[in-house]
Amino acid sequence: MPELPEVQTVLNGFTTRTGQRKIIAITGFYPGTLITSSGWKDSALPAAIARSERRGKYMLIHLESGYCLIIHLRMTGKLVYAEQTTEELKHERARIILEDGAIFHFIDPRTFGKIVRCAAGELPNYLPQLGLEPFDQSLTPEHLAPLLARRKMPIKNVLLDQKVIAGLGNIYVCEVLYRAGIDPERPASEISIPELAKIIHHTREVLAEAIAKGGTSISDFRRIDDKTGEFQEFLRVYQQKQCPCGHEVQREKSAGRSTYFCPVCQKRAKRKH
DNA sequence: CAATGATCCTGTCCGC
DNA sequence: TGCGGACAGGATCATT
Repeated sequence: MPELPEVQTVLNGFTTRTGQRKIIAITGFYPGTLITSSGWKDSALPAAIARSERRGKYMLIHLESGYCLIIHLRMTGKLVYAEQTTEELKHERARIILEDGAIFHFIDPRTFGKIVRCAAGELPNYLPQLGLEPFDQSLTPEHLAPLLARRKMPIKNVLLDQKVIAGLGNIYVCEVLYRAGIDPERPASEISIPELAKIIHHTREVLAEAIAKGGTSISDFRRIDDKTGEFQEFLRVYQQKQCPCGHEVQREKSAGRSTYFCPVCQKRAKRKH
């Protein structure tokens, strides 16, 4: 399940591997995976990468020709690099081909991932509204407070909303709330300013650690060299039996997703029902 | 505007 | 051994 650290890891691998080589073609194998905007022209390729960036869980590849690729791995997407062109791989939904025949396979069993190719000016049409980046210095408790003021949903669910903070997914939200010592079921509007400060602090801390470890390989996340990340060894509650303090980790469902938390460290209040 | 539920998909795992 | 069903879940869309 690629979240911000996994996307950053893949993007780093993609740009490093590509280097100065031009992209000469992009091929789609599965209807719906490769999306071509009306502004995309054949003259967009070949082109080298001018700049690449990550926005939330989206990879943005700016081409020197003035066009742009948006890559979203969703849940099971992978980019796998190969020196030579080969026949279509299992679950290969698209591929990006470089000028000397090297390719990136876009492997995505569940087919939710997308590659959009568009003119640079069309980017806003294909990128959804996203909240601030976790490492953006403008992200402060005072910034978040009004966004949560009328949200009665559990803080955990609101943090998964990409319009609030961009890039968090189920794994890291669980880890952040554990480190912050906050019960994931607490209504978002009731989280205090000091608690928001803790959330922001631990969000940056967890994400930075995970990026340094090459991401988390739960199920099928792989780096571009098809190696696993290592942050799964450092998870404190997600899919864990016990938290680092030795308390039993509980699992519950919230809005269809598994939440892992420690009822002791995250001070679960007794509630009816 | 907020919240909810359905939807998109297939590999994996569990119980019988 | 095989089968049905639950589960995994990011983002979007329709509905209340």
